[in-house]
Amino acid sequence: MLSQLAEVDVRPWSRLLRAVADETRLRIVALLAQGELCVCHVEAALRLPQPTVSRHLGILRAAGVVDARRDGTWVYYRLAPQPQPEIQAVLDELVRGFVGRRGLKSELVRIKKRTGPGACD
Amino acid sequence: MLSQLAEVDVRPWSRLLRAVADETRLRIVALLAQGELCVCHVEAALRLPQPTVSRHLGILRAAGVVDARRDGTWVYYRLAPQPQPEIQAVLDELVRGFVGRRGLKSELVRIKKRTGPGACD
DNA sequence: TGGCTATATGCGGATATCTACATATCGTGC
DNA sequence: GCACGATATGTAGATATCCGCATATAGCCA
Repeated sequence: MLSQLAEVDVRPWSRLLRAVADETRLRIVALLAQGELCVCHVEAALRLPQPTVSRHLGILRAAGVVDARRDGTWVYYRLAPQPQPEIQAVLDELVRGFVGRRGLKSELVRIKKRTGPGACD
Repeated sequence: MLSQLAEVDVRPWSRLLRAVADETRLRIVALLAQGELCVCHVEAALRLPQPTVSRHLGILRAAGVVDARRDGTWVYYRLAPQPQPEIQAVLDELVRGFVGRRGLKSELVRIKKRTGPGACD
């Protein structure tokens, strides 16, 4: 009989962790932990070229870490609820380390006033 | 003034996450979540060649995920306490999803009886 | 329809990662 | 010191990942 250990299915965890292991994507998660954002906001916040941001968001979405919602020309991304509670818990703890960071939220408010939908309201 | 968002230091998280994002290393973490093990036990549990196991353990150690303790010719590995509480919390949640798995602990007991130090006691 | 903005994708090169094999190191006991 | 078992490391090939640039798609508005 083969070891049951070899059968432990770590793939759902691996899928999440590989997605968020990248520094850029971690910063994106930190941003989305503050709330929903559209691509241009992430772009402005991280000061990265648009295709780079779009690609990282695509990777996060493919891994089920974020959901996307289109509103006109803009696409809003947000952290996605995880189907497995144990994985949700990992993501929650990760996010908990990011939210409440000094300046993060206020900086986002500034960016939203300057860039993308809702700017110049 | 540059965005503070670009300054958020995600590297400690990235260090942990890159280390555990690999499936083999996740299985190792799942094993060590049950308690301290020596290399040969991990090797037997995962049915992987010794250099492969050693290398993955080395990566986990370099990332600070595990600690090593030598006892004669054997080297015991265990999950390492994390200096940053937020990171410890992430690791804790990850481990919580692994411990208590049916068959995991009993399988390890069997392996320990068969292989490595303490075998044939 | 045509032009404009926001977003996504194709593609190339550079870099990192994983694995397997061989070999080196370390510790023990004779 | 020598042999042996346990563990670590050097190396090379295959594969995956990341980035920048160019370009394609999608939706809005005139």
